[in-house]
Amino acid sequence: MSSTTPSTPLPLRADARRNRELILEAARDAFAEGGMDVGVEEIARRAGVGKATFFRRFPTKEALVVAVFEGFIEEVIAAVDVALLETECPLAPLRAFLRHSMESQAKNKAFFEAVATRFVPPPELTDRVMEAVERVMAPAVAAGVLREGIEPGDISTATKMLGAAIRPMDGLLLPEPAWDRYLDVIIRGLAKAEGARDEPMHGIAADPCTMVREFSAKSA
Amino acid sequence: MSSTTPSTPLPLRADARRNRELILEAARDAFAEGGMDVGVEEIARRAGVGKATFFRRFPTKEALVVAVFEGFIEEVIAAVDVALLETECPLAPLRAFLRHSMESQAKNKAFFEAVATRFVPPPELTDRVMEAVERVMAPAVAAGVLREGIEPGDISTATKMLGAAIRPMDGLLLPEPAWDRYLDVIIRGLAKAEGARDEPMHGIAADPCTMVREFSAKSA
DNA sequence: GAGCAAGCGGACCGCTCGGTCCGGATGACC
DNA sequence: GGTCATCCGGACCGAGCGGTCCGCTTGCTC
Repeated sequence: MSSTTPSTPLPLRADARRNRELILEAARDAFAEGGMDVGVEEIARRAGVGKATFFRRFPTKEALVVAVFEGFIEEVIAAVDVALLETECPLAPLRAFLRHSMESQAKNKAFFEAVATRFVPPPELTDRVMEAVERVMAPAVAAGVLREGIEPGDISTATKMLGAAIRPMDGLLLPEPAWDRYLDVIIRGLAKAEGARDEPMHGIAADPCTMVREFSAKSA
Repeated sequence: MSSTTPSTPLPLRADARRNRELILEAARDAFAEGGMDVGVEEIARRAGVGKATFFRRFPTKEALVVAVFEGFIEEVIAAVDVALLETECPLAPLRAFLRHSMESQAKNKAFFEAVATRFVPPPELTDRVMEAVERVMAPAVAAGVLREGIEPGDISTATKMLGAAIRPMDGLLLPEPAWDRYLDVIIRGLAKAEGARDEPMHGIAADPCTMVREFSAKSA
């Protein structure tokens, strides 16, 4: 009932806005190196800012994590657009997309963690990612080179599997030349066998994405 | 220089020995449900024992974790022996082994965590597991149905990938009917294509197992 | 069954980490 | 350039966890 508009958060002062950016940037770096368990104090220190300033800009650490992860979503979508430029075979975009996912997960520990386990994204973001994944697998679907029954959720699962392959243990990262071995395994597993008749991936409707949606609905 | 033998740890009293067993059992249950981040207090409570008793039986929480994980190693090796009873096709033992690994990772969150990330096992245990994996893939190798260049370390990586597939998010578990979709993808990716010539998995020597060995050597 | 080492539980300690408070500084607007 | 709301940093708080201490109990040995 207050007459001051509660819907307008009133703009930040210049220094505050700058600090917010510094914190975000520092957090991206820190998360990329150490995963999202890096402490708030460490992030504030990197940003050259006090801990209290951190909490003035982000109400909670979780809010920062969400902000960083939203950036990951954009990154994934951008990767689709790049991957779709690959045209020499119908599987090329999908392959390029999965390859890019491996690179992101290798470079960025937090990205890997986001793909692998934690972070229940809000449903509208999940939708955007799934729509992007559909686009990137569309050429392969249209050409009929994928096994029947493969859905966007399976591609999402494939990124998780590839992440697991290149980060076999906590501090370890598989060297890049070996990545394509596993990418090959996945692509071949998803593709129709070359010469012959092929069993479909009989589609039991339990892809992680719909599960995640039900999960977040339940927690809400 | 003491004349009392330091090498004989002198046997535990009956109640102490019983409590040690109770704690181990409680820990196995608690870890299976909640992963290895379950607190010491919770484990002691489940065992019907005080926290101090816990630390008298196990010098540190880590020691308990190691004890539980050594049990996992035995479980894996036993799974190989069972899997080798499958004989209807040369890939059957390998497939049964991977399938069993999925079941263990589904039933036991700590097992999944052990496979996925944490826990650097002592080298002699790693050796035993790798030897077991070699046995379980031997029929497929002998029959020439695996792509060239596939090594035991790749099978270990496959278990990680399958674990990632069935545990897509922190609290979620893919329902069992959907597991075989992903097992199929992996098996098909590892196997030679049916009709035709087949590119080898050109063996870039960077399997996780040797990496782990170097890793533990470095930390020691 | 007496004596005593070994064992027991629960209170306690110290550290880490997310989050808050308060006295001093500073950028925006007149 | 004066004024004041906004912002700042570092000290502080509380919860949770691994690990320890101390006064009481209990199972072996003779």
